[in-house]
Amino acid sequence: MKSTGDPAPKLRLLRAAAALLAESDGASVSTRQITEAAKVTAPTLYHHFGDKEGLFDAVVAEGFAEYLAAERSIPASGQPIEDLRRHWDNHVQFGLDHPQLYLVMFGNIRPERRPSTVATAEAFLEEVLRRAAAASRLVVTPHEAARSILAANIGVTLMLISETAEKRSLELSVMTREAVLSAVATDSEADPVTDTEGTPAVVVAAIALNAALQSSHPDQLSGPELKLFLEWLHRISSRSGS
Amino acid sequence: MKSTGDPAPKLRLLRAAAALLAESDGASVSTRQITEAAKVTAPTLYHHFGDKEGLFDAVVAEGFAEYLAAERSIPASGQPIEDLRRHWDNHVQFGLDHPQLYLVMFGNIRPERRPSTVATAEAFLEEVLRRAAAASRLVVTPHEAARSILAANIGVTLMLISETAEKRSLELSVMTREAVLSAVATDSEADPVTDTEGTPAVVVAAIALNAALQSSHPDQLSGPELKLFLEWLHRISSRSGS
DNA sequence: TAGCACCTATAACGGCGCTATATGAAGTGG
DNA sequence: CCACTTCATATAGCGCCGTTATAGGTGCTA
Repeated sequence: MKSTGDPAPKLRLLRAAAALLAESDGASVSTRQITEAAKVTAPTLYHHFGDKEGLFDAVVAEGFAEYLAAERSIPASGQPIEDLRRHWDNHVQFGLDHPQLYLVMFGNIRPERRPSTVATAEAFLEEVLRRAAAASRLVVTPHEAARSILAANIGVTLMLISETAEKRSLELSVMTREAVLSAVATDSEADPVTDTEGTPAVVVAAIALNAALQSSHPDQLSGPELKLFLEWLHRISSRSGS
Repeated sequence: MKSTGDPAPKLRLLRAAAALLAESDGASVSTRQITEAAKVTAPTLYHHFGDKEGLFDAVVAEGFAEYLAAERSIPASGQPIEDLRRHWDNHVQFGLDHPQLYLVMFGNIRPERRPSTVATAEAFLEEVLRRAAAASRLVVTPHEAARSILAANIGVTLMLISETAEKRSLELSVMTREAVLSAVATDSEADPVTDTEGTPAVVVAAIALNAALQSSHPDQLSGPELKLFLEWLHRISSRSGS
């Protein structure tokens, strides 16, 4: 066996491909760029990966492993719905951290290349949802819930990726997340305010109020008052500190 | 002027490109295939479209025009929410009818190529939502609602496209549609809090935020700030009856 | 008829994914 | 120490791709 671990060129190819993919803003990366960056000649690439697609499959597999590791690192707190929120946010964050990789993983979807990524993510999410179902929090089957949540999660992430970093606002994510979750599960008991430090209910309410104020300006507040009020509202809704 | 309408080669190129794109299951289409199918030589393509990308842009523009025409053909019934459902379903249907075109239009998203498609679709949807807002059915701004709905709509459509036709089930679409819609709008007048005139959404949101703030104080606002904020919040929610 | 846009074709360039073939390095049995 | 096998890397090149410099044809205007 090859117990003497020194697969330098293969690893260099993987790293080079991943780096070039991450840098190239959507443009395609050529095998010549990759082999040159890895200081290797063409046949080496094909010896190890068979194909350009094989190489990128390996890159995607690595990224997907990282994604799954992050997902698995989210512990099962006692509150399944809160767990779902964290998984959603983690998904979005991964997409924003590795946009190019994410596009290959979730945006490119060719009919049957899919299983390795979307299907696995779906299965994992379904597992989390089974815990929610066990806590009698689900209104639909875990399978259906997983598909709906994942679809919306991907849609939101793709939209956020396609926006420039400055215009990007996570309100879209929070809002859509709560929409899908509340349709799929009953959120805890009647008391909407959470007991954890995350306090998403406050954020959601603030966002809703802010949105409502956009379309109808109340006459109870003067102009300057309203301006300051909106600023504070935005401060509240833009992510609770630590 | 070119009043003698006979732009045969340009049209043939467009048609050939569209046909080949629709047939090719995700695989890339070469200019040589296209020019051969259009019975034209290479320079003709570049004379008319400048670029391979320019040609596909034209194809996408045609498909997008068809999409928008279908969207516009949906009349404004008296019920804005029902209209939104129809627009959602039309979006999904277009994606399933022209999967390859749809992937280019909504799945490929390179940072700045986007405007011509997603942004326009978003603007159109926002317009429909403005009608809902005028009927006091919206809980958030039309802009935010449009983004959320469109993101979920795209996510669902991409997921459906990536599935084989037999496993495909529209339950996913209906379920997610209702989830997003019910989070963004109040369906009909079932909600007793909403009276059709005035600005109830603001009041409702203000009350909700106030309730949430009672149990968890955010650290983004200082003590005095929070005090004033709450006072204003109270002023907004206690608006005297019309 | 000459000139002038416009449109199309011939032929080729450089870059791409990929590979037939050869060379080196490392371990094994005689 | 030497064949011999096995794996890993390199040389050189094939055919396809997107693209273009150049030239030829076509029909209108003067």
